[in-house]
Amino acid sequence: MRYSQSLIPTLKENPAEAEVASHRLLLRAGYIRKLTAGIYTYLPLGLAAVRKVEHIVREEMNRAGAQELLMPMVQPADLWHETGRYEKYGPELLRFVDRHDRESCLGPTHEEVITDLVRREIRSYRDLPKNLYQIQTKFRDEIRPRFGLMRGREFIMKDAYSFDVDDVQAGESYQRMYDAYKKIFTRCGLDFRPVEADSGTIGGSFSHEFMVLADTGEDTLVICSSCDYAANSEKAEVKAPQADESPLLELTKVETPGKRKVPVVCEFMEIEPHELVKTMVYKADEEYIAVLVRGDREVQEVKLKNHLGVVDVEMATDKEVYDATGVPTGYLGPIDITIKLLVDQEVAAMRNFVCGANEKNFHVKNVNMGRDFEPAAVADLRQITASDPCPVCGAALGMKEGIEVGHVFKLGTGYSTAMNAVFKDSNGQDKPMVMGCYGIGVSRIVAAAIEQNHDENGMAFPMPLAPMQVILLNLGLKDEKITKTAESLYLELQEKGVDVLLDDRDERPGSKFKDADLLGIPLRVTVGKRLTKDGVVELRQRKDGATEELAPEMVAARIVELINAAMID
RNA sequence: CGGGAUGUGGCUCAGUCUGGUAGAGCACGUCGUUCGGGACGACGGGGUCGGAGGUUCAAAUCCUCUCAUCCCGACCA
Repeated sequence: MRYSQSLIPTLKENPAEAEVASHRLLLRAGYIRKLTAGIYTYLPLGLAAVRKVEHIVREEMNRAGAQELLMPMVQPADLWHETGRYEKYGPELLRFVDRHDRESCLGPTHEEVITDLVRREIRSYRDLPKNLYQIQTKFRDEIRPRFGLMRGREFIMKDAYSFDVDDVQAGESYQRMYDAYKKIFTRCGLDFRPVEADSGTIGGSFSHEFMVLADTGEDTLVICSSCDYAANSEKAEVKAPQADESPLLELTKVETPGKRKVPVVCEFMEIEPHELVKTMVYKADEEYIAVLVRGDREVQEVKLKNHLGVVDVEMATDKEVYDATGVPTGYLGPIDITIKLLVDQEVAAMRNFVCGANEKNFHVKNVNMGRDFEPAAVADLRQITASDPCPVCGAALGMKEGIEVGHVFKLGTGYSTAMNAVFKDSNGQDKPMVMGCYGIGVSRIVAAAIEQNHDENGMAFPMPLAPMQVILLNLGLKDEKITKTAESLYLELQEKGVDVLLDDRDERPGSKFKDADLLGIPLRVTVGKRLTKDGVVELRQRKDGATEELAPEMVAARIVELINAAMID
């Protein structure tokens, strides 16, 4: 590719709209341009980087026995009604009607379409298993798109779906995808972790996320310092504590005028937040639920949602709390509460704690579960903290930020049952197919790779994802020898299958160096004065600045050597 | 959706508080010098000040509405 003929509109200054590194640099380096919120055009280099990711994903998916196909982006609402997701999916699903008044939507994911296809085409256990995937543009009308390619509304995703005869076979499919994903992210040159995850709206019973470690990540991971336990913090189980065996003390009501917040109540009553229990009210679909957690803990809404098996939970407003319980916020407690009560397992192990009295301006102390109130259920409902022990081995946990680039789910038979995707088993019986689904955020990987690989001068792509492997600078356009050498090197590298960008622009050397750094191309070859003076060209690595001077005829072989060493198989 | 902020040549911003008829740097065009880490000089082109309405002799500036974008929280590849 010739720079002079390409469209690589680099920016000298940081665009005002971008905060995080990948977003800022993708714009500055002329990889992407925004069309509207969360929707981007991929310019030649941006697209080239996406293609590199796609290439690796394709190879490993094919190697794992999956077949590529391509499904439509526009989908009929009818299909979504079959699984009930037309109602459940919420406003993220962009819906519209066509000229015939047919309800349609833009595909945010393709379980319905693939299941429809498979139920029509697959009859027998002899046709299974199948694993089908596509790489395609998805549309999700995100509430808040942000950070450029990290969370767009329109994005490129690889989604795969497996169909098996039973749980055992489905487990094998899942494991094959899990292994393929590890391979894919390793080959991309990313520092990542597979973690246990919540299965979210897609549904299903078991799942792992693949997280690229980066400070700008939107997820928090807990990682055990000793064993190999790692989980998304919203999913991470909290180990149940030892039950307190202290003798039960007498229940006592205390007047606490105007004391509503945990720290205020604690100060007033001269106790620590861990001796207090707070009562949080949530709106779970249409029902109000009270949840008890220790004063210094947070309710983990995902856990609550899963425990209740509801679509949505959100914290009730002060007014809703009052309307539902007749008690103003700040004085709520479990005793004689009028709505459904759930108790975090940690609270269940406490004795003689303080909580609201369900009466304005009063709290009670020495409250004990079993004696003073009975909950509907006890469960693990709180957010894990860094000071919690590993739920598996008990060792200390560490917390890290991560970007989710892949997600694998065991779906079970939910979709196949809802959509009647059945096959005949060896006894001639109809059975629902056992499904799995597996996503990779292709465009997000590009952003994640930049988050992990950049410095103050620009990006520094890992070789496998770099849109171009070499940038070749001609610093003497008017010098015959320099230009001839640069041009013949350009041809030679192309013949050897190297992706090379020839900077043949009529620009000053300084601009070319600055742009080369910004673009993040791993290898840079400079043909300039050193050639006329000493007969050498310079080869420099973007990441560490390692520089070598070589005779022009040695360069191509050296580059091939460096590329081969940097590619991961 | 709640909270915060911003919209002024292609880009980054000043000007807004205190109304007086739009400015800098970069980019762009021409010419000259320069040419291995974002050169310099001269000349030049380019802006309905996000949009609509209002107040005023006069609005980028004040008021109302509206649109868009970005950042912080609940969703997800």
